[in-house]
Amino acid sequence: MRHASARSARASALAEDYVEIIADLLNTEGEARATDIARRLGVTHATAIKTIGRLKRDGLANGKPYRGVFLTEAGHALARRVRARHQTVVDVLQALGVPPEVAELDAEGIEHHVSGPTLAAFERFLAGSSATGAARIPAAMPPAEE
Amino acid sequence: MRHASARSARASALAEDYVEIIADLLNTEGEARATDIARRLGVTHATAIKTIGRLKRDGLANGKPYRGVFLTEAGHALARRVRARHQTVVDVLQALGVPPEVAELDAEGIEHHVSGPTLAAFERFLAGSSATGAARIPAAMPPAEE
DNA sequence: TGGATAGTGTAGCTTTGGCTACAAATTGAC
DNA sequence: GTCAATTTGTAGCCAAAGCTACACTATCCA
Ligand SMILES: [Mn+2]
Ligand SMILES: [Mn+2]
Ligand SMILES: [Mn+2]
Ligand SMILES: [Mn+2]
Repeated sequence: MRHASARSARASALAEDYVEIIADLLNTEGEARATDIARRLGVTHATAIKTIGRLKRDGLANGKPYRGVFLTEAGHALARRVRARHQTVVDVLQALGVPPEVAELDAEGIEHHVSGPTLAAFERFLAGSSATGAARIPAAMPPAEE
Repeated sequence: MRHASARSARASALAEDYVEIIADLLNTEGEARATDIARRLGVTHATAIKTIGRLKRDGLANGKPYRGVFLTEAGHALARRVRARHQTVVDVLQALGVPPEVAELDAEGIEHHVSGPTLAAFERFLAGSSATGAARIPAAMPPAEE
């Protein structure tokens, strides 16, 4: 079923974006507040809180009422994978000549449809085209600051 | 709002897939029956019929009850754009080393998040890498059999 | 000319992901 | 310590996209 996999990728896209944002807020701000998550996503806080409830239900997040959101181990693992994949997609788009701002925008949607084999191909491509100036950190490796 | 554009692309993805499939069925079978559309998508016919109703509501499709589905001018125009973009995405993925079957699967989801500038970059990239063996038909040009 | 089969449509249900409006808790400034 | 502002949570609404179950129409063949 050619479209079924795209449909299931679409279904997990929202969860992936949430854990990515939560991990980022935890790293940079020390805490992830519902309001900040909502603002980053461009939705109302009510929507964010409801979706965060689903993340908790699905074992990706936890936290007590009025005390911010945290990630479970599963949530952290997902966030790491999502973050690395996001960067790889951005890098590939830019390597193909897509302007940086556009690459960032499009990657936000494309990333959720990049399967394992495709991601591997992307990384091989980037490694191969590293004739380009700056020293390249392999996108597949866990970033040092993790 | 970085995620808002991805969200709106997601919203139109289903309509794009439907018109693409309908156009394909009209071309190859001469008619587009709800059951065939449903089978291609991997959903039940009830779901397909309901979605086709939305396409009609939105001016992309038409047709009388029990008489198959047709595309409006807007629907045909959308189908043409979607088909060309689909092929470009598949070509780029394969050029990057993604196996053909995987490229086809992933493209089905990725295509809906490829913006105009990114598509243009893809086409420039393909035109540039046409050092590769077989004569390349520019993906941006309307295909001859249209 | 019937039926059987295949296709289409409708009804009713669920989940997701949005929203507004309002209520409750926390935090920060006096 | 109190009170205003911020943040969080809840309730109730909606549309989309899926499903099953059932009813209706068309088609095809004996
Ligand atoms: Mn994303
Ligand atoms: Mn992302
Ligand atoms: Mn598609
Ligand atoms: Mn497609």
